Order: sequence, then C-alpha cells, then structure tokens
Amino acid sequence: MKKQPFVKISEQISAPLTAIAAPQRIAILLAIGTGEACVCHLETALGWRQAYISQHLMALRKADILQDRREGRYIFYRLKDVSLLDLITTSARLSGLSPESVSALINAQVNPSCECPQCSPASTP
Amino acid sequence: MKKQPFVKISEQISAPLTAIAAPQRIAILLAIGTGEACVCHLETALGWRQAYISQHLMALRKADILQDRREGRYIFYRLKDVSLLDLITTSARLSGLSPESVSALINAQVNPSCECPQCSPASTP
DNA sequence: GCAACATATTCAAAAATTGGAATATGATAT
DNA sequence: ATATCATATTCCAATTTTTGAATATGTTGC
Repeated sequence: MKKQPFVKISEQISAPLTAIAAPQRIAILLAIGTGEACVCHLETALGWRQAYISQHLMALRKADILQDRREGRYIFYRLKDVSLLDLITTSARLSGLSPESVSALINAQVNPSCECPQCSPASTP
Repeated sequence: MKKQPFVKISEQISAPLTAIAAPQRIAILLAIGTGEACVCHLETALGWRQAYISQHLMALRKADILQDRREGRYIFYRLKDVSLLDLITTSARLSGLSPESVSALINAQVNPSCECPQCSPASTP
C-alpha cells in the first residue's frame, strides 16, 4: 500500500530546479546577481521585450525565488536566497565553464547603455 | 552587431540543470546515489516500467551526466560527477527539506524487495 | 482630472515534453 | 541456434510549456 518514497520527495526537491532551469531564467538571475534590478534594466541587459521578461519574473516569483520591492514606478527584483547562485555556478562548472566567467557575469551590475535609475543615476546632458 | 553575452552563456549553463530538473530524473539520480545501479534495480526502487526508466536514462546519458558500464546482461549506471548530488541537496534545502532526509535517500543503496544482483547477490532458495 | 511611463496580465498559436505501447538489440545459457 | 532476459529505441497521442501580441494596472507629474 505504501508509495515509493523517492517519487514524492523528488517532486519537492525538483521545484527550485525546474523553476530556474530554463536558459532565460538563468540569464535573468545572473543579470540580477547579488544585487537588484528593475525590469527596464533587464530589458537592456538581455535585449528582450518587457512583457516577455515580466512573464519570467512572474514565474520566478511564483516559485518563491524572487522578492520584489516597489520604489515609485520602478519595481526592483532581488534573489530571496543567494545560494541560488551556487546552483548556477555548480551547473556552469559541470557544463565546462570556469567559475571566473560566471562571476564576471554576476558582477556586471552596471550597463552603460542602460538608462534605468541604477545604471544612470543622474544623467542630465 | 555583438549579441548580449548573458543569453548565449546562459544556454550553456542551463544544460545540466535542465537535464536533471524533472522529478523523475531527480528520483533516478537519488536512487543511483554515490554508487551504481542497473535498470532492474531502478524498476523496483521507483516502481516504474522498464521502458520509461530507460528513456530517462538515455536523456541523462545524452546530457553527459551518467556513465554506463556493462557487466554481462546488466548495465550499471553511475554519476559521472558526484557534485550533481550537491545540486540536488542545495535544491532540497531551498525547498525546505533537511539535508538529512536527502542523504537518507541517497544512501538507501540496497532494497530487500529487489532481485537485482546488487540487492540479492546470491539468493538460491 | 489626464498623459506618460513602468510593469503586469491575459490569450492564443506554436513548439516541446511526457508517458505509454510496441518493438528492437544485445548478451547469456542451453 | 534458439529461448530468455536486460536494456534500448521508436512511435504517437495527450498534455504542458513557450513565446508573442494585445491589453490592463498602477504610479507619477502635470
């Protein structure tokens, strides 16, 4: 009568993994990194359209992976648990990438071609 | 002309994650654990049909995650890199599970109701 | 109030994945 | 060489996921 234990627990374990496994989610999480980012920043950083990014953010929020904070008309997203980046780093190493090439992306917080309040705090030419 | 760096690298990074993210794959990897297992062992451990297990094993082999070794008519599978289990443990912790409950599953190598050569090495009643 | 902007949601078509059934391969024992 | 067993592969329908387009919501400045 008893169900196999593996199957049930595996479902719970896989939840965070399935939430972040898509390349688009990885890109978003790397772009956010250890800091925070608004949607408009992700737009220029990733080159995707706003609605598309919002959808992935929604999925990550639903999986309890992201935290959002409103500031005026901007909404900033942040990782709820930074050890998620460990998952990404480990997977990167398994895929043959050096840890350096990953942390280089993680720390690329400021984008000169981005006009969001983080990247261009006070630009009045 | 240059493509955004995030997108390209993220695809590479996500490869191992997408390969193992499904609950069925997690279950298989946990059942194999740090040792090795034949398909027939996984059949009794997970309660699935043979063809279904073989499909997932094929996917994991294609993703370069599993190694196979033939011994007679049995084929034993083993993780190529044990740090894959770290991914699973981290994800388990993120999902609210204790590390103990995970390692309990990982070390459940021998199944009394399994008749594979590992679990019942020499049973001639 | 209204206009402009940042972000969210809904909807539908296209694409990918899942899980089952049937069948194939490859090894051993007789 | 044939039967049997362990495993692999192919095929297909059903379901799920992805992606883009359109639209809605909520905030700020006027």
